[in-house]
Amino acid sequence: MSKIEICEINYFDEKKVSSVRQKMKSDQVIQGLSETFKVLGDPTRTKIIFALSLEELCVCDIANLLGTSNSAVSHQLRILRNMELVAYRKEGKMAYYSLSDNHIRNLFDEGLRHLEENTINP
Amino acid sequence: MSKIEICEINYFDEKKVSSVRQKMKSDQVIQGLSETFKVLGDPTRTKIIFALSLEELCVCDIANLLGTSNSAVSHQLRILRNMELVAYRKEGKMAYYSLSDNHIRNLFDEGLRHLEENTINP
DNA sequence: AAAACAGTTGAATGATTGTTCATATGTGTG
DNA sequence: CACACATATGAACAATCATTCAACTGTTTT
Repeated sequence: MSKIEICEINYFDEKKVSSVRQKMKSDQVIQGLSETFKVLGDPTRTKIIFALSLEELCVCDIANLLGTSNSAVSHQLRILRNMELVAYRKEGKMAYYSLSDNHIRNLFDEGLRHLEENTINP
Repeated sequence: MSKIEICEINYFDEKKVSSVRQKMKSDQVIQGLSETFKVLGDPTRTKIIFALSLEELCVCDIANLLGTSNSAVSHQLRILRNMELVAYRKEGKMAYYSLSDNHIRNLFDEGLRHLEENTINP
């Protein structure tokens, strides 16, 4: 009963854990997935994405819609652009933004459905 | 041509903007949605959610799986619990965690599909 | 009762992040 | 060309956040 021989790591269900470990996504995938969610996880960007899911809009439109500065919107759009969640086309001075694909729309709708089902009643 | 009379706000497409504004979700919904995404937008929590989508696991299992401390996992689980993304049952000393509903699984799968389609090739 | 253990939690710390301000780029207009 | 304008961007600041460490439950075992 010497203390030294007691296993120093905590016990755990080796079978279950190794089963999950086998199926675990690669760090690269996990990273990409969490970054995508993170980008959607800011109210300003959430609003931008929702707005762009309805209409193609320029920076100015979005800023007016959200009641924030052009600069703030532009910064957020850059983040969305970098993640390839939005696309844009330039027309003279203006830059018109839209969703880059429909996956985002689906992701968004699924999120809304989750929310609606869990937020029952006032 | 007096400068004073120039409109001080930037021009924008009033028709498009007001159309979107009408359809815009309430701040409450936007907030809930972005919080849900934010919670999923951390690699540790992303891994936890993915693991729990496969198996019911205790804190210890998850910590071993992720190679992090019990404390870190417990902190993250509290956040997930508060957002009602995970449920748990106590059995003696152990706390077994699982996903609280299938929406999260769907959301997650949709995110994976988005990622897989956009990450073509090395 | 005491020791071992799974889990939780509060405080502290280092890192990340969203906005603002100032400035820069590029386009159209007089 | 010079000016107004739409957008982009770098630096800075406050706020938020994930992890660590230490202390604390509550449970099981001896």
